Amino acid sequence: SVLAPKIDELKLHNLYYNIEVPLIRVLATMEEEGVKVDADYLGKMSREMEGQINKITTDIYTEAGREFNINSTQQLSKILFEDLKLPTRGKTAKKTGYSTDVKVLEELAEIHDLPKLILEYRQLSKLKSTYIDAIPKLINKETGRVHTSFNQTIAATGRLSSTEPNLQNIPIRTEIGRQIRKAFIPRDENHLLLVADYSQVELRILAHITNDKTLINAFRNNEDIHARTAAEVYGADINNITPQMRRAAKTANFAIIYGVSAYGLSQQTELDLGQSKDFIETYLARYPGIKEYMDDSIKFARENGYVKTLLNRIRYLPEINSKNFQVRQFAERIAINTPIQGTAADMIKVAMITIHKKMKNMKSKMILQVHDELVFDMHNEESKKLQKIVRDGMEKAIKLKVPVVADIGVGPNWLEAK
DNA sequence: TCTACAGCTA
DNA sequence: ACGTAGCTGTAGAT
Ligand SMILES: Nc1ccn([C@H]2C[C@H](O)[C@@H](COP(=O)(O)OP(=O)(O)OP(=O)(O)O)O2)c(=O)n1
Ligand SMILES: [Mg+2]
Ligand SMILES: [Mn+2]
Repeated sequence: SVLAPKIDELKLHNLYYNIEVPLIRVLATMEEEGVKVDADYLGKMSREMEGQINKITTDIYTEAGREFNINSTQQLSKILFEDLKLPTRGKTAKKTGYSTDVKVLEELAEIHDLPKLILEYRQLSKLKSTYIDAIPKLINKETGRVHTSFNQTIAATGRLSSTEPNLQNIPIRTEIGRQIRKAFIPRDENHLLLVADYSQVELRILAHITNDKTLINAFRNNEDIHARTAAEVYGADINNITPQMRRAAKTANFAIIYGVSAYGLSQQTELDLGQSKDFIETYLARYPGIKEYMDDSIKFARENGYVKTLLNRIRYLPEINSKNFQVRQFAERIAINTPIQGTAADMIKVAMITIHKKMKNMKSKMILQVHDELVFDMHNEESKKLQKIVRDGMEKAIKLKVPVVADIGVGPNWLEAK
């Protein structure tokens, strides 16, 4: 074929023929299988939220002094910054105007009642329009199930993506979000959902690739780095970390290892600029292998024009030598991130192929992938057997210098299984 | 139909 | 100038 010489030259044979090609059929099966969604439950939620949104809308008009399209950032900007003369914060990305995003509104909420109402409105309308109302429309008439597309050739790192609907960004963070997740359910009363999610996956891969001794030891001692960072940021005991704290710390951990600036960290945490600078410095000093890896990966990209994952997935980075500072720095962060995120993608793809093969004669079905998570429609009588297949498949997909761990849960819906 | 903004997820 | 990887809904311009 026309691909053969290239595959040969770039040593892509294993990745292509043993992973990407076999994965095609796994994904096709998952898409065809689909997932059951409780449309009646979402319909009820929709009607409740409609009422709440209408109520907030009235309050917003009162506070604003007039009616306007709340969904319009332009119109909202005029109300806030011209009519009410509230102080502006940042400009928007393409600097067409003043930002009205959640960070800005949260600050303004301290000096006026309107921003708080806008925030409530935004939360409800986002969840209603994107999930509660949109997903039931995509229930297939013949199967009664929702069939996403898993796209294999979109994400530059080797991750999958999911469209129509995107089932890789179903809410989980807020209470209403969690109620939405409950709408994803097993096929019938003989089934439950089984969810398996890699523990701290990209940090473990980072430990392997960087060879950082402190990080490797931490994982060999079964430590939770996300919880540790939470304890440090919040000055709390590591045994008293709430899910919200761990979630914020997770964001901070990945931000740091993927090259966040002190300014950036100060924007996304409670830390001020000085504290953020200290925190990053302390972090990289504790794990010296990480800083070395960052420099090495950038150097490799400069010299070779590409970076690669553990299974030799290649991403070209022509902009790594750009004379434009901003363009070059962006490429440098990609050089740091892609080998890690891409290796995690390699790992779960191997797991999916292995697991799918072993499930050939079972009633349970693999139905969703969410980057480092697999969801199964599990027949009740296969619980023990499936659990073993999934755990082994995920934890043994690629052997690392540190333990690879999958957290597994079972439940009557996606929320309670996770 | 396209871009900008905003916000959801890993 | 400012962690990376995605997708989608709405406004507003074309
Ligand atoms: N803000 C985020 C969240 C996640 N990820 C990447 C790195 C994670 O390792 C991976 C999987 O996301 P999870 O939410 O499953 O996070 P972890 O696997 O790291 O932690 P946990 O042990 O909670 O599953 O996605 C990221 O780059 N940035
Ligand atoms: Mg996950
Ligand atoms: Mn995980």
